[in-house]
Amino acid sequence: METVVARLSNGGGGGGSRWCPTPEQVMLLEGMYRGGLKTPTATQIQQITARLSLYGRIQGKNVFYWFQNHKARDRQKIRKKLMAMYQHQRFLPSYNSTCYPTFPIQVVGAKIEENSSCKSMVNEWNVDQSCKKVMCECSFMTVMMMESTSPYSTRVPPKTLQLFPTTPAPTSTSS
Amino acid sequence: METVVARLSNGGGGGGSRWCPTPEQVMLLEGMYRGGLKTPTATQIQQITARLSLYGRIQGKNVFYWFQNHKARDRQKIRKKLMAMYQHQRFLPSYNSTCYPTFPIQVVGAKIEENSSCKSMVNEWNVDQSCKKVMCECSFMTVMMMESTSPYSTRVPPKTLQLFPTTPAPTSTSS
DNA sequence: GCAAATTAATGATTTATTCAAG
DNA sequence: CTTGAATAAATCATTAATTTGC
Repeated sequence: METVVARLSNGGGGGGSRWCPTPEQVMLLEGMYRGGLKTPTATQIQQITARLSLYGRIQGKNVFYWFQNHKARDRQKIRKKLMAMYQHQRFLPSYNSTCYPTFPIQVVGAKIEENSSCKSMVNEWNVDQSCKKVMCECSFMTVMMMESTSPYSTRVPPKTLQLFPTTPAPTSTSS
Repeated sequence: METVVARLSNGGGGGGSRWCPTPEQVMLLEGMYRGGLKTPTATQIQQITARLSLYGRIQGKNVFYWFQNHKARDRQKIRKKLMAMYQHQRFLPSYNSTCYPTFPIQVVGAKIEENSSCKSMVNEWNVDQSCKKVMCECSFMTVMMMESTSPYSTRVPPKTLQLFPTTPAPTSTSS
């Protein structure tokens, strides 16, 4: 496949929009992380950058960000598992609360139950048959939530662009 | 080439597993894309869906995915072409396990002062699309100051560069 | 011509990275 | 430093093209 080839897009110097680590870079970074290095100092970042630049274009900020996020997401995974256990405990007979603690939506990977709060949002998209298992996934959920609520967005430019610049009007248009 | 029957598989409500756009829908979507609409908002997706539903069964998520994929594959084509021109050097050396430590080394002492004059150093980064204004954070400065030279492998000294020397980091000399 | 087999396109998901606010 | 939101990259999965042998 083109997997390996695509990863070399940044290394080719074409001016890719963001750093795309090569497998070797990822291996080395993960090795260091597992070795105990969680928050490298500036000196360490410089040395790591110099070493990894042999395998592709890389900058110090990439190394810095990588460790920041890797550490953050490591904690996130633990949190998710704890949350999943807590969700599971809700259905135990000894725990009879019906209110959700702090999590407004379903966990990643959780199936949509018939009584789930996701159901209403899923219906906004007229999802009937293709709702297989993970409709409440993060990326998709963002769109669904924007759909059902007021679509204020911090990133989307507020320019009023025309939806249909060209209207071919195929055949049967009674509008 | 008679595929009319096949295209009607989802429009007729047969319950196809995935959306199969009609030629009219594709025409309209491509027209919008060429017109400059690359990342529609939720509201736009809703309107587009309503408009395109005249030509066949369609859902908001289909429109959302279409733009995501179309944009991504546009970039992919460009990347491949640029890469084809540039892919000539630098094969990846084999992985060597001596590159990273096997026990945690947390070098302390590479602290940095909250000096000012951030703006001049911001330019030392290849600030293109990211790192807009929060660059003047203390932690960032440590990385920024070390990124002054070219990050590409042409400058990297080929000598044996140990990532984590046993000697303490000499960055504390600034005090 | 035609279907099984294979390949190419592309819709749909998942994962990784960036951005920004707290 | 933490976290949520948004996006892009990578991947999976299914459909359409096409090849191939009959």
